[in-house]
Amino acid sequence: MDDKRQRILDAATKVLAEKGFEYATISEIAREAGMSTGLIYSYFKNKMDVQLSLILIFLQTINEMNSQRVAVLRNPFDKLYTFLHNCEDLLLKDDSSLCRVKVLHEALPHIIGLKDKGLMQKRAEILAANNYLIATIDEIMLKGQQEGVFDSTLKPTVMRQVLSGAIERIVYGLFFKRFTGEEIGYDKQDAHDALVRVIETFIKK
Amino acid sequence: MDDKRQRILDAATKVLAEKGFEYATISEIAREAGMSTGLIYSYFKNKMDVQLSLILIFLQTINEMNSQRVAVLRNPFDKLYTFLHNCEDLLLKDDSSLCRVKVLHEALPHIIGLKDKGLMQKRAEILAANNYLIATIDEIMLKGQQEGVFDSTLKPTVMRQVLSGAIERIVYGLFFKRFTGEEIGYDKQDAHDALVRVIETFIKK
Amino acid sequence: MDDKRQRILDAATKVLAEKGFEYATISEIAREAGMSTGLIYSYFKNKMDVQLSLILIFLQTINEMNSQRVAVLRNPFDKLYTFLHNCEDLLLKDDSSLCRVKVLHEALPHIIGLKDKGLMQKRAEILAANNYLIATIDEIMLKGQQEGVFDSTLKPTVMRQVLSGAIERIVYGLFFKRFTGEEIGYDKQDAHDALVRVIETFIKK
Amino acid sequence: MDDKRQRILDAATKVLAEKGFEYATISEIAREAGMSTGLIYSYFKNKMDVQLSLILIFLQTINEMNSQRVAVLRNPFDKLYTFLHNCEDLLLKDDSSLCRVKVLHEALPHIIGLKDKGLMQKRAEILAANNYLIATIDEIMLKGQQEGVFDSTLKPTVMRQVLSGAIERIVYGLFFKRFTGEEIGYDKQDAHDALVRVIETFIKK
DNA sequence: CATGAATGAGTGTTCATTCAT
DNA sequence: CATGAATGAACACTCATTCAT
Repeated sequence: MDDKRQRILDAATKVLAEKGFEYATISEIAREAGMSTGLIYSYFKNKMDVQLSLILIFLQTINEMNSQRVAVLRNPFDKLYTFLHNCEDLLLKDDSSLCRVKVLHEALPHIIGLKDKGLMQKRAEILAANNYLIATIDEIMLKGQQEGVFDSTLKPTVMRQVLSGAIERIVYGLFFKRFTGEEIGYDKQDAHDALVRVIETFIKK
Repeated sequence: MDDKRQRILDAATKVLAEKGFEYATISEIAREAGMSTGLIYSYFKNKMDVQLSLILIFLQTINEMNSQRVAVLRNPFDKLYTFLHNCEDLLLKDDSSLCRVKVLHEALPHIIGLKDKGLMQKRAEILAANNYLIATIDEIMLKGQQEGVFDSTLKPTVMRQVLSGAIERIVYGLFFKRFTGEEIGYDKQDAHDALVRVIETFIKK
Repeated sequence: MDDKRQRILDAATKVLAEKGFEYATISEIAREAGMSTGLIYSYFKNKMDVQLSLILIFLQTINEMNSQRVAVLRNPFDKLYTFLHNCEDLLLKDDSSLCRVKVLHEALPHIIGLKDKGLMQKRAEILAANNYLIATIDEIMLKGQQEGVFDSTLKPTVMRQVLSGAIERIVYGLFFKRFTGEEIGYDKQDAHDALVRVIETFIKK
Repeated sequence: MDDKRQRILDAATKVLAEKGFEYATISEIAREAGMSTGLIYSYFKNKMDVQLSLILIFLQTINEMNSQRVAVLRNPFDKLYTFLHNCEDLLLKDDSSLCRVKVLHEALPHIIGLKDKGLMQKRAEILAANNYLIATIDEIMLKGQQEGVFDSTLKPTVMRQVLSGAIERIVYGLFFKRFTGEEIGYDKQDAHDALVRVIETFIKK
């Protein structure tokens, strides 16, 4: 059943986010998913495969949303604003989404250096999806500059880093608040306002 | 010799940044430092202690620079600008500094949940140093708002997240470029320009 | 299966007696028990836990036998004689029993100074069982003195040391003979006769 | 200097008795002896050699005392009584003596199985000394029986085990009291009385 | 399909022993 | 002679992975 596969991914998302890849054990993921450790190996090649699958689905979802909602737009500012909207939709939707951001951030550097022969295909898909996501933003920025809507004094790549770094850090703060209960001094609305402000930075005055 | 301790920290910085805590082995750190595994245990309690020491020194260095150069200034904008300058000084100085940012980012979440009795003292110092760093930025932001220099429509905490997230992501890109050789589309100068622009966003118009 | 647990305990008894705690390795115990090292950790917390469990069962068995056979008797001499009989039953029954005496003797001093948090419960049970065993003999001696059956010129505690020291040394000799094949000059019957004689020493003339 | 050698042996006696061979480290012995770890290796081949030397001297001292005081006597009862007196002299003299009994007891079984080529000579000397000590008692017993002074219904070897087991256990109790401070219910005088009583057991009535 | 008992490779850590100073 | 910094072999323990049931 594909339901089992999803249960594993959901359980893994939670456990990996809370413990990190190193300290997350297969048996804990299995317990969280309500099944035996052995069954996980019917659906995934190994522990890393679980993590990769998780991330790939996540990136594919983002890219799909962007294809449907962003790619159809013409105005660069609308595109960027809709892109941000998509991110908020996905990242702040629920606890599981918050977790995915944390897992993604921890995992990406390791994925690049991945050696496991059997996972090279999935690795390639993830890097492709990640590059696609990056390219999506970079293109918005570049188009905006070419059309004179965005400021041309900054490079699109660096603008993308500023935006994605800000998003990630802000979302991580919300994750932290959610799972430790500690106060961080801002909520989702504050987060939204700040990210809109970041976008406005790029607009040509 | 304190030279040995430093050699271990340097080697660990490199190996931890490349492999991550899990996949970095003590014997590899020892090899990189040009000594036997046993000797590392003459200078540090255990593997985690090496990482903690590394991070603590890093945070203390930042805080010290800020104390000397930022705390003495009056103008909030000068303070923020100098803070950014300090970060660039420290983070972009050399390869080792780039690595430290990566190590710090990976480690911080785990440090909070650290249980090892013998490391609680160091854990406390790190969290204190991290809070001090956060407080430093937050205070600059708050003062700036109170003095009418910075825009008051955003919360200081969220402004800090935007700035630190942008810095980290941009620095990580440079780390990535340095160690994989892949092109990322921007250099240190571009990074500086972008961060200045982010700061300008906070200024009241 | 509880059979596995028992197999580990049996293997450990043999290996610990032959090599001593320090030189007995988990992998050798595992090999002797016909299983992998990892499986031992499914049944016991760690190496020390194996030793403690072994000893605890041993002491509990002795105490149980004494509760059933000794505690029900009235005559102090009968009690003491039955106590000796129980010891012989247990200690000379088989090779494994001979080994347990050796393990117990080596381990007891270290158990007192044990620090491991996870084993404090078992440590307490062992010390309690050991104290119970000691108290059993001391009480027999004291009652015997109070009833005028035993000589009152010796302290019960010191009588107990004489008896238990003699038993242990005699049993150790049999252990030695069994495992080295060297002649020691006496057999189980001689041992019995000598211990009966020791007991008779305590009788009031 | 031979003074250094003695200081090492004294320090080792204390540390080995307190911690046991496994948990006693060379560096702790060195610290206790007030010298560097390296120096110990100028006087002894290795850690085991320290222990063996300690024990050998101890056994030689006992044997020497017995040669001087016991061998010259004619009456078996006098011999046995003097033997006991020698033991008390040696074993209860000071803290260090109490420690030696504990070290000896822990070490003897391991010495038999010793493999270290470089220590075979010393191992042989210890076993010889130990056999000599055993033979001393056995001879007293045998002579006593032959002369009709001691009871002939018990074997000399088993009588020796009773006596030595009783001595050892009683001395260990005193060691325990001395180093843990816990009450054991008897003192040196009680110990003496009990051992005399054990000897009387062997007398023909 | 599902289980979880069993495996064993891999790593952190200790400490006896050596040797440059 | 004396030091103690440095070495590295050895072992407890964990946990991803397998497979008999």
